[in-house]
Amino acid sequence: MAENPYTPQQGKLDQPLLESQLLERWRNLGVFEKSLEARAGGEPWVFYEGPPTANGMPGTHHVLARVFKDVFPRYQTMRGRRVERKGGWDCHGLPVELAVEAELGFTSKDDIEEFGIAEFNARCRESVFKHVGEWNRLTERIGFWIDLDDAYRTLDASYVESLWWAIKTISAKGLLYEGHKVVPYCPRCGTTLSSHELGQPGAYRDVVDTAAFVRLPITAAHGPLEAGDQLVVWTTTPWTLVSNAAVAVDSDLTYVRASVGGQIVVVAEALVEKSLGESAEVLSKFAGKEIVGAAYEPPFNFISAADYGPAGHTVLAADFVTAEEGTGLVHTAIAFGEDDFRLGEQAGLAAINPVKPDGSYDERIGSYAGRQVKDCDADLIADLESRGRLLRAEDYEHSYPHCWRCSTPLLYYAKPSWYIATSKIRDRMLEENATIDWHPEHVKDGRFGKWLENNVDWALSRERYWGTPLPVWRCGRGHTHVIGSFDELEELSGIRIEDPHRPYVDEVAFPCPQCTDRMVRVPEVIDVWFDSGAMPFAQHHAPLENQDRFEQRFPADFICEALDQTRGWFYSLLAVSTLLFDKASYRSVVCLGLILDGDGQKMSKSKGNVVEPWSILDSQGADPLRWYFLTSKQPWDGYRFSTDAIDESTRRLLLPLWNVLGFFTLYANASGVGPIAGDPQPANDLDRWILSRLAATVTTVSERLEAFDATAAGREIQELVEDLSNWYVRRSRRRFWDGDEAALGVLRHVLLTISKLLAPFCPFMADHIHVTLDPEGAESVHLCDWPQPGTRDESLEAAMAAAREAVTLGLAARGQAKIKVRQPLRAAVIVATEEERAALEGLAEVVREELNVKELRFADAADELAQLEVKPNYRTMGPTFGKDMPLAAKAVEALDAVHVGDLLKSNQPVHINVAGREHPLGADDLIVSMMPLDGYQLEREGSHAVALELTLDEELLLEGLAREVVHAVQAARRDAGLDVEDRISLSLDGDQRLLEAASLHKDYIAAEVLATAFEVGTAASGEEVLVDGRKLVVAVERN
RNA sequence: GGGCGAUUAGCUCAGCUGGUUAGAGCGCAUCUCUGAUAAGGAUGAGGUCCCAGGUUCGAGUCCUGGAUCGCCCA
Repeated sequence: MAENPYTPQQGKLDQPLLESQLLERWRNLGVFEKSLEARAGGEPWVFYEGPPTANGMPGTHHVLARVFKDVFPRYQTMRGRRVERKGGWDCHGLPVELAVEAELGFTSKDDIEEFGIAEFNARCRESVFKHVGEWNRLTERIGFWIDLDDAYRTLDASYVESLWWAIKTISAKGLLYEGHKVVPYCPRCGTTLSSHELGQPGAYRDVVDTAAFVRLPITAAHGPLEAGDQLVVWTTTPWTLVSNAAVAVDSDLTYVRASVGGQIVVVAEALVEKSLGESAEVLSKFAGKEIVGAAYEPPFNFISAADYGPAGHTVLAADFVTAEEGTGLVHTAIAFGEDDFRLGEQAGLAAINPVKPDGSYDERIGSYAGRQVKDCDADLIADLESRGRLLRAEDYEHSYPHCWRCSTPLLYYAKPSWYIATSKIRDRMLEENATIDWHPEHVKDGRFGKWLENNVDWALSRERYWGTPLPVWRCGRGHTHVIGSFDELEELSGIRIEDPHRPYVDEVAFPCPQCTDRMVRVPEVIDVWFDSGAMPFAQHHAPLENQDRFEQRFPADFICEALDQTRGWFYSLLAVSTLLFDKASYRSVVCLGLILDGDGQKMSKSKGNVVEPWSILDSQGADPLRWYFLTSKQPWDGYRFSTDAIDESTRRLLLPLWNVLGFFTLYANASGVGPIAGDPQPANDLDRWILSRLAATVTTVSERLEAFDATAAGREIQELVEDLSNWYVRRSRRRFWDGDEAALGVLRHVLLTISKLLAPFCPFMADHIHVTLDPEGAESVHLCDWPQPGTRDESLEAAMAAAREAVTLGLAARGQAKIKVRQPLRAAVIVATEEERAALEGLAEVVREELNVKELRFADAADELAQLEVKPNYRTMGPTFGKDMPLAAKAVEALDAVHVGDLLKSNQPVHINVAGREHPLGADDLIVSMMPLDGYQLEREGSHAVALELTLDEELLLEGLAREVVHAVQAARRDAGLDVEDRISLSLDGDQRLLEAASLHKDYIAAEVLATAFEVGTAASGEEVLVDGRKLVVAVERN
């Protein structure tokens, strides 16, 4: 007998401790590296890491993303694929600048310029990796296997050079241009605000502005309009009226000419009362499209119609006009609104902006020149009124964006900016999107698809400091040259650039290739989303080097990020690769939802409900957290996060596994049965059943993981563990006590296979099981191959399901009768059809033992316990009978069940008459079942029932008492601190009836409690206990 | 204002292409087993499947409208 073939399980499960031991083991053995080396020759399966910014602390939502980024690569690795996992860091951008500004107490760009760009950017460079140590520590702790030593960094010169190549390539395709864009702008700080900054708390505030209804007389009859009719427009920003360029209407909306106070005005029909009051008299109605093209007099004459172009001061059709507010006619000032600007571009209107960067009017606005625009609202309105051009002015409360730093109301303002003409590749992006496998599916055509359909050109440039410099040089005559590499820059300038960031790159100048004027770089940096979108090639410094390495790893098989990346990384990846390679850069994407607290509230620092990952990892462990994220729900639906929910991972999955493993090692060691080579050798139906369940689970888990469905895959594993723990082990205990090699072999095989299935989900527990059970095998479960499904026996699975249901019903019946399971009963009577009966008979032993009955009997049609019943199968009969289905159902129920049973048994069709026609029905169309008769004490569920024979005779009673004695002796053994395999000498004394039972079942008791010597009626000393109300003295002595 | 999603037991979630007694876990109550023992098991209570229409022989499931919540956009 070998001494402890397996390391004994130690006490209670301490998940964090277990994990720390395995982390050390993986580190020492280099398991991650080995898992990659072992697949070096495998077919690549490509994962792209969406780079996080390491200038903030990692939170629970980062753990979520990293868990999902881990599970599928681990699975594919076990499938034999080569899954490299290169880490990455997003280093540039406004969040980094803002953090540094806050640190330095800066409030504007002037502060930065004064401080010096070189020093400022040096601070940014430091700041961006402020918490990288923390990120690395957390990443390792949660078991996310990724190569952080060789991570790409978007600030590296090589990375930036690849970006320059990309921009030059895009430019060469004619897709890079300089244009105008309307942006929220703070006139005090002289700075454009990003959408990120508009999202800052306090940015939107409720303010009261003046809303003006302005009259714009038509200059010449047009369609239903006559000269002198007045268009009425409505605006909450009177200061923009000076640059009114056009009036927008909705083509299909109904407008009216209405008479008010003797004048004829035009508004949308739906808004007549709201804008004109009840006295207005409608003269005629027409669609918006009928007045498109009509010319009108502008509210002010500072800028002429001709300056705007042919469509200046005319009515235009637009898609953004609504009949919710105002008049349904929208004042359009090209430079001061997103919609306005887009309309201007479509209609070919010049983007005239008479407002200077400091927020004052320029010289074109006559007497108002030099004044802050917002301050002119009242005067402008008075001016309109004096000329009879104001219909009405009123206070209007709305939320309006302000600068989050200085509280100045922002202006929407057209500024020059560099663009990529993504709208020209919109259709290609849509086509490529169609090839992407989205999880969840609805994002493809929903959020993401809609976003693509409404694609506008990518505003690439930022007037900032810490970012990839836009590689555009320009000379005094306006020629531009895009630089695509450091070599090219050196060739032209003679300077080899070391750090391509500002301000150094700004100092590099060269003669214009066209006119020899001095060329200097434009001041802008590029949007950080372009940085990360270019990671497929830039991470390898392709194509400037490693082009083959890039090509072998493009596109990605899998990416995964939170849903807020739809317009972020998911888009920039697709846009960049479509621009450059005319191809999507990822095949599958898994989206993750938001993490809310247990009450469904968003986690925020101010609410104090943020759950910090370390507290969970330290107290509960990484596996429970991973399992919670992976299996509790579909990840994109978001989480209601609570520590209780994580405990459930432990209670339902990890603890049962730990217990079963402990159970196995205990008895395998006790009997000295070590690992047995080869396939498991099932010795009975329970063995065959659990192996069949295992096979089914392997198949399903593989399928679901292939489909990126960790949730369903995990739940499948969960069910198998429950079956194993609550049924297989429970029903096989005696064999383990006896050291049954077949049982030990099967259990070991099942546990080892589960450890492989579980490895991608809970890498710690999985490896613990593996290392414990296969000490001579692979160093880690993570170096193992994914299991192949064994053969299934579905009829056995069905039979076992029936047996378990019979047990459930039998136990319920015992509960009703209030008779303990320890008390044997004569018989259980099971109501079942012939088929079920055949299945159950093979498993009678299992059911008998579990119910503790001497005999299993079956009721059949002849039995008084039940009768046959025949019901229609709606699923098969429904399509055939359609409307007549209720009649058909009645006809079926009227059939004689016994007769139907006989016919079907001999494969003959059953006929029913419906609506005067005969219809043959086959076995599939009819459900024949046993229905228990009323009036019996039994438990039933659906068509199944189990009745217990409750009469207790002397024999049964004594046997019951014998089992009580066993129970008492076992308790005494435990109290004496004996090991499970210790042999004892046992003496009993006390109540005569108990002793009678003990004597009668002496051999049984001795075997149960491992007594080698057993005396009845002679216990001198010993523990006195009460058994079933009777006194028993138990003396136990270890041999 | 627009788009997308969600709404099933007290809580967290399943429910496949429509098929006739809607499931699981937790919690609660009652009971129970024990050679996995600070674990395990059973039973029970608990549901107008958000509401209203519609399609259908039949709707938690499909369609329309509405409500509430969330995310994104304006």
